[in-house]
Amino acid sequence: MIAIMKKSMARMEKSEMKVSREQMAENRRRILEAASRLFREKGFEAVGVAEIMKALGLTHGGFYGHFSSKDDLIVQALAHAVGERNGATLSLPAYLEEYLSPRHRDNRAGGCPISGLAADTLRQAPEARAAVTDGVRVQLDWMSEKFPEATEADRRRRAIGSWSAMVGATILARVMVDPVLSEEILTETLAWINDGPGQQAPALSEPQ
Amino acid sequence: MIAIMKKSMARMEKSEMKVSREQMAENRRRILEAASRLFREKGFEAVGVAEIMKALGLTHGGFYGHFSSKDDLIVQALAHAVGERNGATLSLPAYLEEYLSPRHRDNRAGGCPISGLAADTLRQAPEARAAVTDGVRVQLDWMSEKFPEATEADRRRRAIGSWSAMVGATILARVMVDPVLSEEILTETLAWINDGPGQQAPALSEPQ
DNA sequence: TGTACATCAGTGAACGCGCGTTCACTGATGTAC
DNA sequence: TGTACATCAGTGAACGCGCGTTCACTGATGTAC
Repeated sequence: MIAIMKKSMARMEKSEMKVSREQMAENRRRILEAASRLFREKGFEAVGVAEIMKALGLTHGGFYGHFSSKDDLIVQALAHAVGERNGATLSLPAYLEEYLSPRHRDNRAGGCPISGLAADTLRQAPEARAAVTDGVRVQLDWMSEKFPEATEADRRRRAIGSWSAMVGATILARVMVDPVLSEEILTETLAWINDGPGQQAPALSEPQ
Repeated sequence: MIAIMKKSMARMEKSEMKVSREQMAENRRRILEAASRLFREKGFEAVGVAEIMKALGLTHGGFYGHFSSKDDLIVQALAHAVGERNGATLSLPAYLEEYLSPRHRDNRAGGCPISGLAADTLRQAPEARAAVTDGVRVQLDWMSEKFPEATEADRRRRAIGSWSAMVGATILARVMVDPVLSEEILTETLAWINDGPGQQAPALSEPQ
């Protein structure tokens, strides 16, 4: 017990040349965590390996003991972030409201990795895109279960439409320089998802 | 007339040290055009000044006669691309169908600059974000006019919800490694925008 | 209209910087006795 | 349990490369006479 406590204190010390194996495993987890947050905040390109390691109080050289390259880290960090599914414990209405809130819009580092990193992932390796694909699949399955429509097809359609709107609204609300327009996008998208285009809404005539 | 033709032929020749003023103005336009396409295709960071100039058959040094920096170009190219509004001549249903088609998904270089560059613009200068903000404003005003709802508020709500969904669906469909899921996102988002959550759909209970 | 000259758009070598990656080294860990 | 030694996680200097930017130079443009 005392031995374990000593080990976990080790990384607090100034000169840290070697750490225990469990400490190394935790360091790997902390790299993933820091990378995941920094990537969401600044994008893959704008975050350097040295910056990530510095966030843990380590130096860049040790990075390659954990990952074979920065691209490797990107894939692992994406899978890690996407796998967390942090909002899945909320009810669907509460989740929608939280997702389309100014709080989530302003919390890029801690927010949904899909809306935060999907566009960046476009230009990454297929493994990275696969991690996002899996995340989207899980998300759509979860939302499809929760919507109240009678048929599976209707629930899934609403889940896909709503999820697309949530991702799009979050990205747009984050880019807008006009805070009024930014909030309007969040509020009206939420209302649209909840109520639909309106009961009295005439359906659009089909194209052609 | 002949003189003008000679001038416009000048850039075909091997050694091109100086060109006419009108040729220079056209070169500037061509830089904006090439940059706009390349940025949409690869993102701001992945496209170099030299690559853009090479696309016109010019060398990188001349770039700074047209723009003060790459960041300056990014702002100008965004404003240029966003200002084009290429689909505004279509009817709304035709526009929605085109936007949410595999063709548009696969045509990043020539596609909508907002879905293609909004996420990238997040980390750019406020002037760049302002260009996207203007584009979104114009887009929402246009769509709000075209939807058939009775009240302005209902039309605008549907425009914002639909536009968010279009942007999100395009980004998601482009990232997916699974082509079936990718097309499903496009198709179901289009159906949801056109028909709404379904006439028989129960509204979600309000959060809390 | 023709000629001489100043202007200046574009060229391409060079610079500086940041970043991903490598590697010889360090010293705590953890094992063999 | 205590000691000697091999292992190996992390250090930090160094390397290479790409990219944004600069600048002395070139030679066609376009103007003055």
